[in-house]
Amino acid sequence: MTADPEIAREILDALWGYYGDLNWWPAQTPYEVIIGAILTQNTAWRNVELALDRLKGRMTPEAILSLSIPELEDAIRPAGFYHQKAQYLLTVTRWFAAHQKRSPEGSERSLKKLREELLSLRGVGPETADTILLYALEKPSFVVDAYTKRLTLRFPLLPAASYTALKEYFEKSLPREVSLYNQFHALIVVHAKTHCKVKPLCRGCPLERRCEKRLTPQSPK
DNA sequence: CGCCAGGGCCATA
DNA sequence: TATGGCCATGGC
Repeated sequence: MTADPEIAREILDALWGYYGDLNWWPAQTPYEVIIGAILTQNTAWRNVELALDRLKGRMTPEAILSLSIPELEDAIRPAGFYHQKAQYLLTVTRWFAAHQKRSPEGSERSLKKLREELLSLRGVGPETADTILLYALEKPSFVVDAYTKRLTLRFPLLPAASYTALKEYFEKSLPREVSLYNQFHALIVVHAKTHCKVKPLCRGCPLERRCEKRLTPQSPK
């Protein structure tokens, strides 16, 4: 299926014009991005914030690796799934520490190679990998999440909501730029939280022109 | 109260 | 390859 690339640009332009610049991920350092990316798996960001607060002052690989399992689990408890996530965090943290040591200035491993490495880690699936690549490592890897799927499901002209189909569609339709991917994903998150909710609030929606306003059931993961 | 959130893993067919 | 059960807390 070859969806019209123009639709992606229209959506981006409309959201950009409406919400303005949102170049962002709620974190101070690349490692904090990684922690957030794990903790937010199928979890409301509100709960992630509670966990991040409890980790304040300890958000470095060394500090996290020095904690006992019970200590780590207790700290991240508000984010849910804390047994798994504690293990996932340790796994990714070890990878990140090794990655930093290996490439002090980013001695260019290819994006593809990096993504494969991340996906091989237990606890890192497509969305977490792309989030880490884009927001922590600043590589041009488009992030697809539940918000992206929900929004695009309301546009019948776009690819069916499989992760790779959507990722490839957006990457083929837009210039391969970190700041643009960053911006677009941020806009989608904000838009999905304000207008394009499970029960959509279409009044004043900047995407009215193209949207079919289909009442989509909560996207099947 | 019940529902569900910025996923991923694993077992099964 | 594609479904379905499972993991857990806190806001609404």
